[in-house]
Amino acid sequence: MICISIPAILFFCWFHTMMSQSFMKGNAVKNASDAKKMPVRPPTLEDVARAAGLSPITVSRALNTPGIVRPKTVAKVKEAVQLTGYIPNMLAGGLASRRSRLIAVVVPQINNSMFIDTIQAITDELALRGYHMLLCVSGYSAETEADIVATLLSRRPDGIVLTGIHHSNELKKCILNAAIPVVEIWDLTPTPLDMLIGFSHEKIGHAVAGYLLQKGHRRFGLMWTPDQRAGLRHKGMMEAFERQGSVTFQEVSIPLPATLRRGREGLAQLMDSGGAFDAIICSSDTLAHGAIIEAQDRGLSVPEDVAVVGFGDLDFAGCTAPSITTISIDRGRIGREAATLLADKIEGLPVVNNVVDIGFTLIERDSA
Amino acid sequence: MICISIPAILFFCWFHTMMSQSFMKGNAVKNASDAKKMPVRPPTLEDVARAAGLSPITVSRALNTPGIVRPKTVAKVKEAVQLTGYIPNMLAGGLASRRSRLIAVVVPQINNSMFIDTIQAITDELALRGYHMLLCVSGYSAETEADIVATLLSRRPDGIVLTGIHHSNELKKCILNAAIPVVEIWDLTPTPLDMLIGFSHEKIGHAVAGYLLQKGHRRFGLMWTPDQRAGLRHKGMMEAFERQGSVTFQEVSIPLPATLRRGREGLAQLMDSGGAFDAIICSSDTLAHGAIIEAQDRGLSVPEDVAVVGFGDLDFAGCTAPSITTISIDRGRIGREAATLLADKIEGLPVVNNVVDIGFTLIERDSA
DNA sequence: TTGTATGCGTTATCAT
DNA sequence: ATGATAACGCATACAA
Repeated sequence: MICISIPAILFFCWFHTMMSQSFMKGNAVKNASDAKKMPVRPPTLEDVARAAGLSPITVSRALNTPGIVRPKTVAKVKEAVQLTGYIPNMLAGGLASRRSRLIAVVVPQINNSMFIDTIQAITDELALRGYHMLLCVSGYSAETEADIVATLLSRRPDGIVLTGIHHSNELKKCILNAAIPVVEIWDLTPTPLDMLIGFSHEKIGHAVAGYLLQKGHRRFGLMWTPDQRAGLRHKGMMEAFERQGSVTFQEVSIPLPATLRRGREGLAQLMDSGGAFDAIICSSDTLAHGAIIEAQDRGLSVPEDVAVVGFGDLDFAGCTAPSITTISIDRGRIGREAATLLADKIEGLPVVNNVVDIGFTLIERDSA
Repeated sequence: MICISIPAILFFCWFHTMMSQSFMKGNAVKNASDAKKMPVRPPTLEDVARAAGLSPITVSRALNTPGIVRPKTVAKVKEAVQLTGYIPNMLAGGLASRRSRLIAVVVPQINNSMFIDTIQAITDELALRGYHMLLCVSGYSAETEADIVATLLSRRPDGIVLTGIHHSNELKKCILNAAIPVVEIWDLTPTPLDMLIGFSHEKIGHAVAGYLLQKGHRRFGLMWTPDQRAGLRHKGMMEAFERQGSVTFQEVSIPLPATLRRGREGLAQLMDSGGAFDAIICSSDTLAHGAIIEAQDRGLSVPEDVAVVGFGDLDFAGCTAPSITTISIDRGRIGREAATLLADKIEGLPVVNNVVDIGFTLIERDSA
């Protein structure tokens, strides 16, 4: 109740106040026409202090650490805040306290629906903790990522979330020098920059290959995007294939972003090459869905004529016909834990596990 | 070349510098073990100035407005920046200049893929202009939107992007008092808060209804989400229906977020109610896709037995079987223009059209 | 073209 | 529990 109502209180009265009287030093309304325009300077802590008959620092404390201020004083401050319509200036606050309450988040893409849930979870969790998110999209190039992080650091974020574990040396240097907590997400390594919350793409490749091999499939078609992490899943698969032996496979490379259309085209390409396939393995559910549609359009039935496996367990995966066998990752959890890890570390709370493997689940559905 | 290389130059050398020598006032490396730790204070403009033998303000100018500084001086500054590993502090800069170069963006959802392209376009365009994006998700409640904007304003953004045109009075007051440019997006009104870039949902409703009526359809099933803008499209349709007369329709309300599963369930609900339908109209492509899948699963063929129309022209709409007849909106353009409008206004450039109707296109495909 | 003085709005530190 | 003073790092305004 209090938390929710503070903003309301904060902003409710300034407009009226401005129209009728002024608490502002050097900011008096000069005449009617000036009064009609917007005030030159929004109210500051000092204005609130004057209205409350207190010192600015007491007002600051009443707002930030009400516990160490006499309740009566806090009440007076709240009243003055209402009266003046005070809005804190976090630029000034951040400068003085060296705490921006800003978290920078860098993801390779946002329009491929893979990272969205994670981003959403990050903002949600951060909002709860009183932080805001600065979101940047880096593409899949380590260079642009470094450039982006460089400009991002000028905001003096209290922490940063990076997607993946492969960064340019330049970027690593920046981060190290900035001396802020980092969470790498969506991948696993024994040597994170700082903290990490992710899962093993190689193991996923293994698991998918193992599942299909155990079902008796031997002739595979691969539809694969060229990003780092898809490459790791690929590697895991290849290892499983080699261990098995007598496996044939053929691949098509799908440019990013992976769309349904490209899934259809990918399968068309595989089929038109004349190969015969027991199963099609796709580096994302979107591609898998496209493959299924294209297969059906060609009169093939899935999984009888050809099995299809995806990755991601996107929201549609369980509802297509046939539903898609895929790998599920708790994408929301990645975001929540990343945000929690950062906020905890920033606030000096103990961080027990700085590397978290959230694992994955193979969801067996109808398509394979 | 220069733009791209500046961050690289900025950050390249600080680490080495810190290990070997110090330009920092009161920040000298005391001993080997201290040197191993991170420096207490990152280099400031003053440190760069000292390294370059110039005054801080000259360094500031060389960095921000190199045009008004002698090229030789600029070179000296760049060198000093490299040497010190200087990273500007935009909290301080924003405080002093009253320009944060921050744009706040508030959207109702990010995981429904409708707003993602717009958000992506906003960040891209803003990055080009030297701004960063502060992204917040408000849900579909005007109250939480107001609360979010309130906390957002404490960052002193130079501008703000709001989704939709229906905001609480409290929020309007906040924005008015903050006296910053606002762009409302994804809707149309003759009375925007400030600037606006969107399209008419009512006209879309009209267009969809007209299209189906002209095809001879009279018995409609509606699958609709309860958000404001969907409501406007609904209203437009109803008007067209009434004008036509002799139209029957039945609706199911779909809770947000609209998923494929809910599309399937929605159609199931309509069908199980015993009604007969010429066409199913959905408030999003995702629902339409779900409806198509469910219809096919029930042995109905689309569009022969029942036509289906969606909204949004999401990337999959053209690739499903059958492909989805829908309304296309240039979502990326909304973002680009919103960002451009804001940046222009912030920078004092002339803004000719503060209300832009980007229109829409009915994409006739196979499903209807 | 470069420099000096000052202020931006807040919090840390030390005092009372 | 409250206050005084001094940063925080930069840019504006004006001077040279």
